[in-house]
Amino acid sequence: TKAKRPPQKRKAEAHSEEEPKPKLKARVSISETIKDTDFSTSSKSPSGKAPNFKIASWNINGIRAWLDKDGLSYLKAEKPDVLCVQELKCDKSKIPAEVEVEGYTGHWLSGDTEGYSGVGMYYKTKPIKITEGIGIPKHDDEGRCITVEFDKFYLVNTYIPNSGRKLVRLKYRTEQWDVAFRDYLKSLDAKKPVVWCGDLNVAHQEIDIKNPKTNKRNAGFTQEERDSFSETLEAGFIDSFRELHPDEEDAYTFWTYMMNCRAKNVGWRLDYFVVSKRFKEHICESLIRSKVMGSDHCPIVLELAL
Amino acid sequence: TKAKRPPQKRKAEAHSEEEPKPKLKARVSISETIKDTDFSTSSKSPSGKAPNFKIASWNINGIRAWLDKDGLSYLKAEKPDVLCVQELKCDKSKIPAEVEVEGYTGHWLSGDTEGYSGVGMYYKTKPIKITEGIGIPKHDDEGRCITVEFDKFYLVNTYIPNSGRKLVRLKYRTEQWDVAFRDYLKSLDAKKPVVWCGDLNVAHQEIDIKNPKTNKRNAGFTQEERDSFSETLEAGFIDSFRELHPDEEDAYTFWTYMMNCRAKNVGWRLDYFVVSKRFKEHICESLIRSKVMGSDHCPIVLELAL
DNA sequence: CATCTGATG
DNA sequence: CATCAGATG
Repeated sequence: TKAKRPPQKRKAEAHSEEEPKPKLKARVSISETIKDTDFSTSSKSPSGKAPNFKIASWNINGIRAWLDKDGLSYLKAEKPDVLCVQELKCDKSKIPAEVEVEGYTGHWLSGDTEGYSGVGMYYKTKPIKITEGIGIPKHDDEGRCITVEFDKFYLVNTYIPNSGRKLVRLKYRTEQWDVAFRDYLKSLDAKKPVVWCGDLNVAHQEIDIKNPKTNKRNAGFTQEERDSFSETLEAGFIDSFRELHPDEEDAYTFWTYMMNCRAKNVGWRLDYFVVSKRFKEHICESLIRSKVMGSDHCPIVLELAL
Repeated sequence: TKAKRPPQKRKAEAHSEEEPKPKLKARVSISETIKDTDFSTSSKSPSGKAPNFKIASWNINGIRAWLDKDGLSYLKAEKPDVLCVQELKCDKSKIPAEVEVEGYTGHWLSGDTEGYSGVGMYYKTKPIKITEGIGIPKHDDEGRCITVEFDKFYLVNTYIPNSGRKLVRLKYRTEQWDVAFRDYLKSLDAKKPVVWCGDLNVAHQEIDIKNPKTNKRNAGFTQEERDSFSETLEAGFIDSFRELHPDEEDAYTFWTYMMNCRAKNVGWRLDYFVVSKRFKEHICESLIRSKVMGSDHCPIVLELAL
C-alpha cells in the first residue's frame, strides 16, 4: 500500500540560483550506421525507365531523440525527394530548431496528446496541396495522417493506430479507423493515383513476420488487422515491396528493442509503400534500409519513374 | 486543451517475442573522480589521539543510478567504518544485488512512496542495535531516519524533509518534523552521545551558501529552517565542520545540477555531522570530499578518536 | 529496450 | 540537470 508523493504545486524553484540553460545530450550517432548502406540505384521501371523521384519513410520513434542521434545524416545520405516520418512524440511547438535542413521544407503534425504519435515530412519541391488528417475530427486528433498532392499522384503519410497491449484498441483500429481511412484512400484514388506509406502497424502475411505462430493474438498480427489490410489492398492497391519481391523472406522493418531482436533479425514488416494498381508501371524499386539504425524501425524507400 | 492517452490496461505484451532480459547500462564512472582525492589522514583529536573510527555520509541521489556509475568505488577508496547514504529513491525490494560489498553489511530503509526518499548505510562491525524511524508513525512513513547504537555513541542517519518548491512543506518541515526530531535527538543524547549526520536540507548561515541574498525564500535557506536548526544545536550539539573551520568560505556539499553550478562552485552546505557537545573531544576532523562526483551532493567525512 | 510526460529535488 | 515512476510501443 504505497502512499502518494508530498503535496505539490508548480513553477517555483527550490535551491534555485540564476537562469536555466539549454541542454546538450551526447548520444551514439546514426551517421556511423549510414556507411553500411549503398544509396546508389540501378533500378528501372517495367518499361525500362530509370527512377527520377524517390520517397523514403521511417518511424523515427521520437524526433527529439532522433535529432540527438544525428538522424538527419540519413536524410542527407539518402537524399530522397520526400522523407515521411512517423512517431514524432513531440508537440509541433517543441520540435528543436536543428530540425531544419538546407534544401528541404519540413511539415509537422502533432495530435492532442503530448509526446504521443505525430507525423511529418521533408520535401524538396513544393507540393500542390498539403492536407492534415482524413477529414473526420474524431479520427484526426492524434496527428496520424498528412496527404500531399503532387502533379501525378497523392502521397499519404500515416502512422496507423497500434491495437495496443491486450488489444484494447483492436476494435477502434479495425472497425473504425481502418474503415474510415479506406474510404479516404478510395476517395483520393478516384481523383489521382495514390502512394500510401508509413508505419501501417500490421504484418500482412506469415512471410512478413519471424514468429507468425506465437504472435497471432498480438497487436499487428491479428487476423482482424491482416484481413482489414487485405480489404484495403483489394480496393485497388498493391503492396509494392511484396509485389516486387514475392518470395523474399526475413525482410522486416521493425524489431522490438527487447531481447536483442534486431541482431537476431526477429522482426516484423510493418512499414509499407502501398500504391494504386494503375500506378504500378512507375515503380522502379521498393527497398528496406535494414542496416540504418536509430529507431526500432528502419527506413524504407520507393523509387519511381514519373 | 490536451487529450488523454488511449485506454490502457496492464501486463500484456505488444509485438512481444520471447522473454525479457535484464539490462546493463553504460555510464560515466565515479571511479575516475576518486583519483583526485587524498584519502589518507594526519588529523588528531584535541588531546592528540589519531582517529580510529571514520564515518562518511553522502546523498547519492538514487542508489540504482549511483551503482551504475560505480558509486561503490568511493566506499572502497574511503574505507570508512560506516557509510551513511540518503535519497535511495528505490524500494528496499528493488535494490540491485550489486549493492553488496565484501567486508560491509548494508542496511536499507525505504518509505511508502516508490522512488522517493529512503536512507541506508554500510557498516563494518555490527552495531549494538539498529532502529528505523523516530518512533512517530506519521513521521516515519517516508524512510528518512536510521539510528545505530554503538558502544560509545549513537549514530543517526537522516534525510531531512525538503521544504519544496513554493515552500509547500515548510510548515511541516519546521513545525512538525524538526520539533519531533529534536525531541528524538534529545532523548538519545540523554542516554549516550550522539553523532547526527546526513542531508539536513538547510544551509545554516550566510557563509554556508554562495548566494545568501537571493535564496532567503528558497527551500533550505529560509529563516524558519535556519532558526530551527539553531534551536536544535542549542539543545547541546555542535556543527562539527563549522566548529573546526569557523571561517572557511566556499565550503559546500550541494550544487544544483542546473546552470553548471558545481563547476562554478555555486553551492550550499546542506550535509553535516552534528555531534553532542560533550563528544567534541573525540573529533579529529570533519571533511568535505568536494571532488568526488556522482551526485548533486558530495560526500562528507567525520574522523573520530574513540 | 527506449521513448515520452510529469513529479521531485 | 538528473533522478525516479508509469505509460506506450
